[in-house]
Amino acid sequence: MNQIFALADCNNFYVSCERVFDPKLEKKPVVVLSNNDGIVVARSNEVKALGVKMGAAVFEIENLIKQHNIRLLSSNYTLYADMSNRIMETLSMFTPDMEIYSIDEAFLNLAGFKNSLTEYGQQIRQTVKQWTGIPLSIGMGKTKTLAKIANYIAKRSEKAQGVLDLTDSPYTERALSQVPVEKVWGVGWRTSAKLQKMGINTALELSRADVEKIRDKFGVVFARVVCELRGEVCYSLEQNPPAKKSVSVSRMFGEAIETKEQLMESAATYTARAAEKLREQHAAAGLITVYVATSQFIKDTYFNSLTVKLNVSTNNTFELINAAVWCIENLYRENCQFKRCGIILNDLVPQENVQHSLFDNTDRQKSKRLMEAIDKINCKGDASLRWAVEGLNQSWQVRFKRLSKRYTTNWKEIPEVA
DNA sequence: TCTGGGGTCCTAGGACCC
DNA sequence: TCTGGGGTCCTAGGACCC
Repeated sequence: MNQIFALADCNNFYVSCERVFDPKLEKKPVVVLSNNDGIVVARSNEVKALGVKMGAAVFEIENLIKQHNIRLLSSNYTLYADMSNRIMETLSMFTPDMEIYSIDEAFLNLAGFKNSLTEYGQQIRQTVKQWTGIPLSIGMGKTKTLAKIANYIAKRSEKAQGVLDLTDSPYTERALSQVPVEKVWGVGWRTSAKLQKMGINTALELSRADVEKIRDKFGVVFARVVCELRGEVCYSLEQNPPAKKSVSVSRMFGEAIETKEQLMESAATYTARAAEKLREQHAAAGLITVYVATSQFIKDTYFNSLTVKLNVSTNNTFELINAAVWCIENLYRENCQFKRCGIILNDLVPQENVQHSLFDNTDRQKSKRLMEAIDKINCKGDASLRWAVEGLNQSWQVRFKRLSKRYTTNWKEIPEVA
């Protein structure tokens, strides 16, 4: 049976979330910044029109910021995650077949609503706008890749009014010819440079390329992109997302640090957070990797990592921190300006499938209850129970100078009506 | 001076075995 | 010690996504 894929994608998601709670930002140039307020991770249309690129460093656009009074905001992930949940809940009322693809995107299967796809799309769009305040665009196509293309045009075309149905083939070719090849889902900057050298500049030209040649040159994954552009389904809807294969936590520090103690504190803090994530997913890890690095922009760069294989897969914070501490002991270097530290947990297995070792003398039931108790206390608000090695003042913490409030998830920060 | 964070999949090459 | 092919497993690195 033919599927009809619709991609619902929020417009300028982070900026739109901020605007819902601060309407003064409406129609003004607004950007949301990364951790440490370093680079641009979301832009309003006004800012895109000024030519500011995704990922631009703040210091590079100082002039534009002053000239056009661009509003800068630190990223407020708590707010965005909560808004995302509300949007996904709303979308799920329109079809039983839905895949949440990212924080601001979902694929919907709309087969069976064939008579009035565009109308139905408008209805979805208006409902989400009304219930959550977030504008979104919807593109429909025979494959996910074509739905992405449709969405790309829906966002930019006045005529489309935010919804474009490309399931009808005569329009598909015209649409493909309007989309630059680097905007196709699965084409990154490296591939697009190679394609352009081969004279392939638009999605339409890519769809007409020789699949065999493409497979030889770029691999199997990319060959699928070409097939999908032609309407051949290679990626189906994944309603039950597969279990995660890795969990990671990493941050750049607000200021570079030099002492082993500070590096320990950060590694322990990130490990504690990673262990929490594991427990949220009811998983346990068999491998932990710790890496440390200086800034990439200094003369004497240093990057190193260590991986520890755990005797018994675990999601116990204490055991994981022990391993992380050992790694830092062996990674630390004196007189080194550390700017980043990260933890990656691999070889994840479901918590209940953990293979016990003969030589394991830990009371696993007891440690499980302890972790549950800690999570229960910590989920009530700011992390209140911490391991001593995480440190108390955490001078290396990330900077957030322009943070908006947690309007929807913290009673103290709920908006007030004057 | 100042440049994010969290994921996935594939491939090439080395180690090791028969 | 070298000769040789075939297979598996693991890892590092590349490319992509949001």
